[in-house]
Amino acid sequence: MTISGGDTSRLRRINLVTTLRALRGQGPLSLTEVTRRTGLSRPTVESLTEELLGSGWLKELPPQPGHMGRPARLFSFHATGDYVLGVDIGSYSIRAAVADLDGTVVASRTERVSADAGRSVRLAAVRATAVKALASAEVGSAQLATVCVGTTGVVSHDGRVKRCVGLPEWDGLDLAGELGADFDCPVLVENDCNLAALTEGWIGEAQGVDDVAFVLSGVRTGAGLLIGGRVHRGRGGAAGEIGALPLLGWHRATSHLTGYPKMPADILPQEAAEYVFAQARTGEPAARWAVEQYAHDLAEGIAALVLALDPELVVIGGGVSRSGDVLLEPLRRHLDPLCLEPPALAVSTLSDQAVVLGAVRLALDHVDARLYDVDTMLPEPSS
Amino acid sequence: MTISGGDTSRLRRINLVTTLRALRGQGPLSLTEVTRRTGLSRPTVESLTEELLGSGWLKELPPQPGHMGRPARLFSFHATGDYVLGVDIGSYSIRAAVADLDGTVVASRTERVSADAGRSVRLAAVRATAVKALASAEVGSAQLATVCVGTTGVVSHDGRVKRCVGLPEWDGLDLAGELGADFDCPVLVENDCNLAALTEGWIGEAQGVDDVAFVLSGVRTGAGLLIGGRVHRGRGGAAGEIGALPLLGWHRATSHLTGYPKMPADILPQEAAEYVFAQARTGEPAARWAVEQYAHDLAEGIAALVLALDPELVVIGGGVSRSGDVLLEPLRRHLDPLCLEPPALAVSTLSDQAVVLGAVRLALDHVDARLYDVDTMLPEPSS
DNA sequence: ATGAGAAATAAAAACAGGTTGCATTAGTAA
DNA sequence: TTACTAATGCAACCTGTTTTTATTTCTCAT
Repeated sequence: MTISGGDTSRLRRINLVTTLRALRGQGPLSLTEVTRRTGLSRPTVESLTEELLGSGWLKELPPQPGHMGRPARLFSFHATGDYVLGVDIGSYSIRAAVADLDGTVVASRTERVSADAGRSVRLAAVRATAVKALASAEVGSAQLATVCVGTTGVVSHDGRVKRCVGLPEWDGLDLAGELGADFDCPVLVENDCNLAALTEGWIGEAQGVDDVAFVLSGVRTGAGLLIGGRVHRGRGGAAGEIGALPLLGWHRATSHLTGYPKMPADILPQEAAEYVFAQARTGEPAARWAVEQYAHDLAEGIAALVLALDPELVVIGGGVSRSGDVLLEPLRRHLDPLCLEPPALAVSTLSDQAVVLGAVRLALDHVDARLYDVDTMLPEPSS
Repeated sequence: MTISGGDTSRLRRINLVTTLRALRGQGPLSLTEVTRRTGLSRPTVESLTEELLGSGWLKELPPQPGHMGRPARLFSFHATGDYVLGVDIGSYSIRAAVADLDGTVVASRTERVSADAGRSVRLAAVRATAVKALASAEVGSAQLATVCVGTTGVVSHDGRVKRCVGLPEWDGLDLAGELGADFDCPVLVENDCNLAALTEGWIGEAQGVDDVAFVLSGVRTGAGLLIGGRVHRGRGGAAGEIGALPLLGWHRATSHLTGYPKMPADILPQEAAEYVFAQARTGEPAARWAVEQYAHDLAEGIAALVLALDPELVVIGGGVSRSGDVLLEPLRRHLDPLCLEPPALAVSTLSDQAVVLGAVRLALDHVDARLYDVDTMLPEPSS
């Protein structure tokens, strides 16, 4: 915590931020309620609210009668002014979601894309999906506060994709630079696993948990880490890339599923894993064996993460999370003997929305950092 | 950063902390200098200093003539009032160091202990070493602000040793409870690798680096992690215990050195590694081969840590750090191919003081947290 | 020695922001 | 209509910081 001294105007800014924070993400609050939550006196809160109202950070709602006594004025965070855009660039689809500053998703859009699509085709699809989502939300580009894009691969600090095997022609792409020209606001780029981990901490299985390892297993296997409730990126954004160690089994894990000997010819590649789990659920021996092998390989990498970090919780997400009932038992059985003290294990319930919601969350965090920083908070919002 | 609103008294406390922090760890400063560093006005700094002086947080030094103009009053942090004690419980020795709140070590003591010593013998040695160090520093137990003890093994949050193979009868010991009765102040217990990592970040190779993996290799091989400049303990204090994964080579790493076929009979176990490195330095083939094998096994575990966390820097410490000239090249050669992007690699120069100094640092951090917390800082020091 | 200049100290007045306390207002319930 | 409840608005007061001005104490040059 950086503390720098200051005069009473600094105190005023602290109290402005305190008030704004009390009203953030909550329903409408009366002055009395804000007084109670902030610990400030009533005249002060009144004055602060007046200022925030005048500068557009708050809006006033009509008083609600029905209670005893004089009806209270109601205030709420002015969430309609600014929006964020989150994008998930996947192998088979592009997802985009527009959310207001309260974190409420006001529009989302998913467009299919070929797994073979090259750089320019995929980038065009990203732009098209974003445009459609923004149009659907009736949000103009001037209203966008921040954009965050999630992609497979190692993402460097400056928004370049440094190492990506999943998407064709994607390696080395300056994604922040490519998309930065399309928007008048900051464009963040982040690894998809990290974003999914962030979502789990926000609205998923890892709420309130400090240290979390999120394992995304689907088309490829990867991991994202939450340390102290925040995404841990590492020096070059490569944290969680434990799959790159050939001694452990992540590089071959999915091949046990895709190589299932009795796979029907009409099963699409992205549906292969789910098919094998479905077969295993019926008790089919070869499928059960495939799941067993898969769990074994997955467990090795997870164990390495658990021993390195000792997280409170491991969350399994991605495509396989729909088959948690079949996967969890063998995974637990293979994982526990490798750990000193087995961590809690959970399966994500966010299905395929985890990454795009994480992008929204990271964009919101970026806005919040500006909003809640006592020293940089502007007297007026960007409008 | 938790922000809660407040009145002008809160502002006062913020400025008190700001002033104290400006004087902390620095040489004596004049009021004008403090004014410059804090951004506060002179009368304010004067008033704050007066209060801190009266409550014992600061002391005034005689003015230094020789400069133009009226000599300035000089103030410095009052480091003589409170002290911390750091202890390192090793296999062959117990180290204790007494430091003032500036972090200056005023006395230290090392006592030998048998590697076979059981629980009660070792605990008695710990107590005796601490008493001697305190006596040598002429510090009474009432002057101790915090004690921190470092030990091998997994240390739980409440100061119990949960998993320890290095020290006899040590597993399951409630170390915080045992030693808590001997002191009138908080007694912290921490894993030795974590403490050594902390020291590297403080005064060693990792100064100013956010994310560091510290690998301690000596009698046993272990790791401590610094994330965001702070020790990462994990849920149960087991972070960094990557050696527990049998797939990686840490469990057998040192055996390549201790099992050196040409080992003379008169070499003590704790000197075996150094002897092999010395032989390798002369070019003796069997020793070079042993070092090669050792580097190979060490690299596997380091690679797992690097891939999991992507640290900026890996520091090698413990007994082998004295032989960095021989170890570094083969280690680099085995490690680099396993990493996506090889991290910086450094050898500790702190020799056998790393753990005890880390204990001092953690104790100081514990004091600082209390000292610098605007909301809990007392008007008077503990005296 | 002695005066000029430099730099720190000291005291007073002005300003900003928050709190307490009291009167006022707008509803609900009998 | 009256009593009660709870929010509102205003004024006096308190705390803390800054600005301004005067004073002290030292060094350097004459």
